[in-house]
Amino acid sequence: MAFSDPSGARGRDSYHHGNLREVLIEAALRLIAEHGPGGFSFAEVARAVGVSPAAPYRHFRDRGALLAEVARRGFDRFAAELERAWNRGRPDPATAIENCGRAYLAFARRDPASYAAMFESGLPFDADPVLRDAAESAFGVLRRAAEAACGSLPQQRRPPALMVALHIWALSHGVASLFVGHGEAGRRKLPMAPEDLLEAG
Amino acid sequence: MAFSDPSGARGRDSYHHGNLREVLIEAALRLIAEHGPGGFSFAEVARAVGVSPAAPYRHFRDRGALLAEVARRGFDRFAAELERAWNRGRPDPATAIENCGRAYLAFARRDPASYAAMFESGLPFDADPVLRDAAESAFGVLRRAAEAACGSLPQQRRPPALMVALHIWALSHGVASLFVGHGEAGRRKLPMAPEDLLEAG
DNA sequence: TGTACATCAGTGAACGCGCGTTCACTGATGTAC
DNA sequence: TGTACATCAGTGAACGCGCGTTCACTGATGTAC
Repeated sequence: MAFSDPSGARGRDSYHHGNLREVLIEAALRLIAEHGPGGFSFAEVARAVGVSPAAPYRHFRDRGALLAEVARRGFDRFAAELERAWNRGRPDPATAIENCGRAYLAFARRDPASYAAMFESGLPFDADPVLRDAAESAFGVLRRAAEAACGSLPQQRRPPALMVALHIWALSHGVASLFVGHGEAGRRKLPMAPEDLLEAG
Repeated sequence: MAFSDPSGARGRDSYHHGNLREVLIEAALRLIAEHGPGGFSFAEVARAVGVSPAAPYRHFRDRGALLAEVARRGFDRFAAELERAWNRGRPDPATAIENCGRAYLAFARRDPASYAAMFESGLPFDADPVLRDAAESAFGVLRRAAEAACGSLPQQRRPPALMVALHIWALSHGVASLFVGHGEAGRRKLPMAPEDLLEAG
C-alpha cells in the first residue's frame, strides 16, 4: 500500500500519514467525479485513502468543510485559467473573450468534479466568506474582461459591461452544465462542438 | 389529519388512501423544494404524508422512479408553457421567442422543485425512454420556434435553426440555474432582472 | 549527543440513527351469482 | 338485494447496512535542556 498509492502522494510510509489533507481532497475529487457532488460520504473518503473513519476529522470539521475546500481550490484554478485565456485582452478583446469562453468549457470538461463542487453542490456560499471570495475573484476576471472589451467599442450603443459579463457567464454555464459535465449520465447529445455553440455569443 | 391535509388532497378518510400516488408526488415536490433533488428519502416522503414506510412501494419501484415521475410531469408542463408562450409565432417570431425565454425563467421560478428534478437530479435520462421523450418534446417546442423564426429572416446569413434553439436553451438554463433556483441558498445576487439579461440574446 | 517530555496525527471500537427493503398481515373495495 | 370471495392498498414489525460522530488510546515527531 505504501508504495502503490494511486494518488501519487507519499502514502503510508509511517504511522503518520504526513499528507492526509491533500490525499483526502484528491479522493473527494475522484468520488465526486464518479457519483456527483452529493454522492460521497466522509466515511467513504476515509476508506478510499485507507485511513480510519475518524482520521479526516483532524483536517476538516465535517463533510461540508471538505467539499467547500474542494470548491475553493476549484475556483482558484478556474480564475487562473480564465485570466490566462484573457491574456490582458490580446490579441484583441473579441478574440480574448472568446478564449475565455473556451477556457470555461475546457475547465468544466477537464475537471468536472471541481466544476460540480463549485456550481452544483448547493454549498452555502453566503455562509463561507473564503469560498465566496474565491468565486467572486473568478467572476472578477470575466467582469474585467467585459469592461475592457466594451471600452474598445464605439461609444454609442456600448452595452453595459456587467451585463456582458453575466451574459458570458450564464451562456457558458448553460452550455457546460447541459452538454459537458454530469459524469457521463445526464449529458445531452449535441450535433456540434459545445465551443461552436458558445462562439455564437 | 383527515381534514387538515396540507396538500389539499383527499387524505385518509378511510383505510385506503385513495389518492396516495398523487399525494406522494406532491410531498416529493415539497421536499425537493426544501432540500434539493438529492435531499429527500423514500421513507421521508412516506412520513410526510402520514403513511407507513412500505406504502410507497405500492406505487413506485423505488426512490428513483418517484423522482423520474416528478421530472416527467415537470417536462410535460414545461413543454405546455413554452408552447403557450410561443403562441405559434405571434405577434411576430422575435417577440414570441422572447416570450419563450420569459416562460422558461417563469417556470424555473414558480416551480423550482420540478426544475431541479428535471435538470439537476442526475437522473439517467438515457435509461428511461418515457422521461427522455418528455424532455425531448419540451425541447422540440424551442426547436420548432427557432426554425420558424429563422425561416422569417432574409436568406443570406440565416443562422442554423438548431443552433439557435440550443443557444436559447443554454442561455436560459444558465440564467435560471445561476440566478433563479437553488432554494434560496446558492443563488447569486443580480443587479438586474434575470429576464433583462436573457433578453440580450 | 542523549534524554525527557509535549504535541501531533491516526487508531479502532463504540454509539445511536435513519434508510431501503421484505414480509406476513388485514381492512376495504369491487364483483359474480 | 344479499352473500361469498378475489383483489387491492396500506400496516407495522423486522432486518442488515452505512453513516456521522465521539472517545480514550498510542505511535511518531519535534524540542528543550
